[in-house]
Amino acid sequence: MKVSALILHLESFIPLKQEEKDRIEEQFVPQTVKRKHKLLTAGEVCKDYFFVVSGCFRMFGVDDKGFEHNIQFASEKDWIADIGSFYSQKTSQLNIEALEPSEVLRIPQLGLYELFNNIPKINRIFKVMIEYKYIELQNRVLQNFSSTAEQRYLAFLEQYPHLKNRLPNTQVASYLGITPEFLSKIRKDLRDS
Amino acid sequence: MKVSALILHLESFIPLKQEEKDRIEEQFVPQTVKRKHKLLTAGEVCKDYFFVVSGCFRMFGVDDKGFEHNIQFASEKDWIADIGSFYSQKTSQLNIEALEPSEVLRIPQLGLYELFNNIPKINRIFKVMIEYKYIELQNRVLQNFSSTAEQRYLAFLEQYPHLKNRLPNTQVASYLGITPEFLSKIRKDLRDS
DNA sequence: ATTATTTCTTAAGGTAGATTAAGGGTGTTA
DNA sequence: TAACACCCTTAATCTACCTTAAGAAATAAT
Repeated sequence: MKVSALILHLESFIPLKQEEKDRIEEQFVPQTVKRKHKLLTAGEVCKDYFFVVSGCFRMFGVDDKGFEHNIQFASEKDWIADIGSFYSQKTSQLNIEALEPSEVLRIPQLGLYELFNNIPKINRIFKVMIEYKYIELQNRVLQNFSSTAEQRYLAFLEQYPHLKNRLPNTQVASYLGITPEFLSKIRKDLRDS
Repeated sequence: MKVSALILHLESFIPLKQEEKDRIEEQFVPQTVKRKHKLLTAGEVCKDYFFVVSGCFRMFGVDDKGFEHNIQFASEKDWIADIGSFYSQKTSQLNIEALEPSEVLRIPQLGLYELFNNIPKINRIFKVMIEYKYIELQNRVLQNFSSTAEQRYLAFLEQYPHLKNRLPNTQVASYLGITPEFLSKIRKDLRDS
């Protein structure tokens, strides 16, 4: 059952009472998505928060020249949404797209507020979750400033071993902020040395 | 009184009872800091979370060549800490330094946990606060990928009007991820055009 | 199985931004 | 009033990474 992965994940932060678990389960809707399907398209409002049960997603923006820039990946046991758009209900500039056939649990804004209002623990769990994500992002900013593309590539391989064999290099290049051609050169240089 | 700025800030998220306010006030310690004084030095553990009452701080890392990279500024009504180090109590790689004579309210780890455990609302307030910071950081990552240094400089001036006349350009350059010399060229080009 | 689509690679030429070096401005402390 | 520390600017040279192009390899769709 898909929902059990979610409950397990939440209880890794704080244990929950059966009554709370039931209440949480009620708010989530399981959904199967095909490769390349978008959970969010730029220009729309992000109406749902997603928990990834299986598969893999990327979140990306498109610049004025039409180039795509990956700002994060999300796979098993991770959460994904444009939280800026989700909480403000303003249109999003971002896209969320499946890189593999995937399964998610979706919770709409009202459902999540229901939980925030009625299960105080949920606020704390989400606080801690977003803190982790904030730290991850902060490390990324620092790394982008203080290392070369090659160093960042090596760091990516170390930090996301569960992704390195699942993603095409073109997606990795976009995440690193370089072109696929330059990533190809980096890989060649690493092979040669 | 310094603490009133904090209470006002917290109540902009959720109203608090007098009893809760008293309990919060108890945990914070006011502190005056001189220009260039460090609230956190790389290699130490981040033992406190800081609310900035007045003045201005920068948080920065130092790379292997000795160059400093600003990852955020914090001024009035903002919070600052290396939250990774603060929550894990592991040594920090970051520094927090006053750019002006400043006043802060400091809360130690145990004091903050006291509040998280006894005032459920505080979890929600901190959740929302960090969500805002996450969105800001995410926008920064996207912007760094999809625009030139000149565009980023213009965006910085727009986004942080309260900082642009308070910071030396050398600090702004470090935040933008460029050298002071190149920022100088950008400013000249903008002047000429 | 075959085609269609996406992905990977190599290489030549180009550009944003770094580096180095040097001179001038401004404010702070003695 | 000097001396010091810090900051800003200009300009020449250099480099990490981009652009364009084009063929080969791998994957997905029919």
